[in-house]
Amino acid sequence: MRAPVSTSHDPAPPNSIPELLQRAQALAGYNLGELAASQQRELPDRLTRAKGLVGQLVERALGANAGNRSAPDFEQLGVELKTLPLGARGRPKESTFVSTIPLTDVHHLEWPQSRVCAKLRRVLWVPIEADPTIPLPQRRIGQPLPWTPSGPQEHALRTDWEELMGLIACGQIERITAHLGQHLQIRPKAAHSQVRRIVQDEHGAPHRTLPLGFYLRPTFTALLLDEFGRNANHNSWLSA
DNA sequence: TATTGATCATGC
DNA sequence: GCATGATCAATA
Repeated sequence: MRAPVSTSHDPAPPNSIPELLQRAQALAGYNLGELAASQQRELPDRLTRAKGLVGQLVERALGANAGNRSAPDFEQLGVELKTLPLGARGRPKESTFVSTIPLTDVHHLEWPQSRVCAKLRRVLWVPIEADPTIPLPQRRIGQPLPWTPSGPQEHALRTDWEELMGLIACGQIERITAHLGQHLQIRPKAAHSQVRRIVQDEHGAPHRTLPLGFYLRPTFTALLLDEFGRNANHNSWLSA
């Protein structure tokens, strides 16, 4: 008989990065059935109508408290939590949502002040088995990956961001597709395709457009997994 | 079958 | 409606 995930249903936010890492590491090896049971939650048969459930279970288990406010999941620590679904071959199965596209002040907005840069400054990736042949309750949680972009990684992300934001600043938002961007891409982020938001076009005139968001391609997060696997100390936040 | 475009739940 | 959390599913 295995020990339960935790008897603390709603832990307070961690007070330090080591404490957050310790909690996340303690979760590794448990499956989603055990995680849900520790929070008195039922798992649905599939995620079709509960797409964010896994992320929310992990948030709650670790003491994330940002809710749906526009703040890092662990506000005091400046850490963003992201679950990373892994397919049968252990590679990321889906892209990762990063942020919405800013609607105002698109001109003279620079990378260091951007939402994407802020969100990705410190990320705790929590891999989760997502092979569809594994029943949801049996899918296991993996070892967490604390990540901060390396110099080359940040440069590559910045290049994509500048290209994409350049198009938006020039009023080309309707021409953007998910094909653009090597690592960062822009895709719809809305309840449905009929949603429209008012934005300012390049002349400052109001314009209705489908809400879009920045996403990291699975090929990018796969590189993070590779790099982490090669890194002996396994901690990009605490290493000197 | 990988990828893009569309969609689903929840809270305020 | 808009922010959070993401995965679904049609199509290239």
